[in-house]
Amino acid sequence: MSKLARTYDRSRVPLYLQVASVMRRRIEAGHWQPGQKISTLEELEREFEVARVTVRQAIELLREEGLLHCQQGRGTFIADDPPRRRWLTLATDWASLLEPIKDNVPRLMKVDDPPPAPELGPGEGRPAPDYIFLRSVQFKEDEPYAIVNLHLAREVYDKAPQDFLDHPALPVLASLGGLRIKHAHQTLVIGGADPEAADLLRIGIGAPTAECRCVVIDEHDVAIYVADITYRSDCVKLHMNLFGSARGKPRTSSGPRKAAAGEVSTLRA
Amino acid sequence: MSKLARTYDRSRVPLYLQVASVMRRRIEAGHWQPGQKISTLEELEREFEVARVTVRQAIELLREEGLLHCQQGRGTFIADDPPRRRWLTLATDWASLLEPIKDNVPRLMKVDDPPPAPELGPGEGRPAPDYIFLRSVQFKEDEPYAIVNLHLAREVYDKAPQDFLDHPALPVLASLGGLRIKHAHQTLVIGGADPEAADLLRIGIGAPTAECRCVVIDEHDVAIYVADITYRSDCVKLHMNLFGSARGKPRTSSGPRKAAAGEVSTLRA
DNA sequence: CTCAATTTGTTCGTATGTATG
DNA sequence: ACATACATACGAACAAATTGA
Repeated sequence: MSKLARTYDRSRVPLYLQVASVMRRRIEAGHWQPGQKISTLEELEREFEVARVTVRQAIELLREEGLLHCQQGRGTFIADDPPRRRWLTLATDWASLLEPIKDNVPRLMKVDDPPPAPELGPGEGRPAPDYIFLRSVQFKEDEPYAIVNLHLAREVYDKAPQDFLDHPALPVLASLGGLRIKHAHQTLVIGGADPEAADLLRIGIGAPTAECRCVVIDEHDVAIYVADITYRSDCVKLHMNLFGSARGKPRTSSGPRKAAAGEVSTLRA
Repeated sequence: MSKLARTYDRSRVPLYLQVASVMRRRIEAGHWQPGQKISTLEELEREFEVARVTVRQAIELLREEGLLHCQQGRGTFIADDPPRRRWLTLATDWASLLEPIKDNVPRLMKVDDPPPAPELGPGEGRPAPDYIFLRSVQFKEDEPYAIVNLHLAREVYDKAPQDFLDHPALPVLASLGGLRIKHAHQTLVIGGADPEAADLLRIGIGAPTAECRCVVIDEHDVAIYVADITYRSDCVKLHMNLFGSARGKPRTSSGPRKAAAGEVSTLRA
């Protein structure tokens, strides 16, 4: 058994999907350039060590995604304008976290069974006396890219209730007077979509996601903002400045600077 | 067709794998506690809307992973000590980036076709006159968790060649005298393992990975350190301090504070 | 101890999907 | 396009272990 075959074997995902994901990656990484003719079926069979039909299944999948087109007698070509990844740049500092989302309009969702209070881990402060729970889906060009589950301290929400329903909470929070923020942090892990997240984000169950937890703590050590955010993995990019002045900053073309208008449906807190 | 069935359908991954990934997530998120009896097969069939055999296939998979054990007549139980994720905390600032890796011993790999120079994007500085290329795999308790592809400016490498072979490059770089670092940054995106990465990290082809690019730029605007690092997605956690003093820091139990000793094999630069 | 209820384990037949040559 | 083999998924029935009445 070849080494490649053993590597295929480590995943129980169908072979043609594995081949497709390698090819998809090559296109997205730019190893295969737009308009370029890719290897012939025969070369691909040899490279991936699979049957011709299996390569064709993979190609068919990518063709449906608009990444390839085939022409009998000529070959298989990368699309001239393969659908681009819209990288949503996640920030690692307070200022650049607020900037790209401040004009965004979340679509609030009805919540049937709102959890009464957030579960706070060590370093996440003390619980506030009362929270309201907001759930929203973030859209960019009618494509969902994140689900936000937010516990917001009631006393904070009451300062500007309508603003918190119409705008992303973090910029509203930052603009509130008479509120001292002592600390804010965010953690990120890579997870997989559960059925509900998969449904809302229009991805497959188990498809990779970026799971963020963002906590804001006030001067009294109370967690006033506790958000669990699930992003589609294919539209997030994280930029960290490690040392020195900010440069190599995210390009202005990416990130949802202008948000699509969203419908606001019923809300229960 | 039910909503759930449509969500299943969005992924062409076998159904039992999708069910398994949802169950695995519940265990890892703590929704199902160690030792606890989970729902009966019949309840699971109804919940996931799949046949009994399909639930059993998913359960069998998780049993092999050591997350579950079953007992005829009694039920199915979460393992008392389910294998834990060892979160490797990635840093978002210079100091905490160096701390956890400084004692690590990378296993250097032979490189057959070293790329002559890194491809530098905008904001990544000017290329150095010459680079050496190092590839290594990082291990923790004999489990690989990352692949490092590093372009290091030759003039920097020459200051302490042996140190760069025996230790992670970044701490060595930081300890060098007569070198002024002007800027350093890192970006992270979520990707999928190509066959080579899958082989080295012992994961499936297409399995999610964290792809980091770390660039260090000196006082002359020259990129002296350009690393592409691929982490297994299941062992990284990112902690970002957004505002205020550092707190809620990663627990000391996680992260590879003490590195496993690694063999150093042949190296070609 | 036996009985019944519960729950996992096994097997059949059938249909469809995946993969090869 | 065809023949072949194996994996996936379904529903249903039956077997075997455990529990408590």
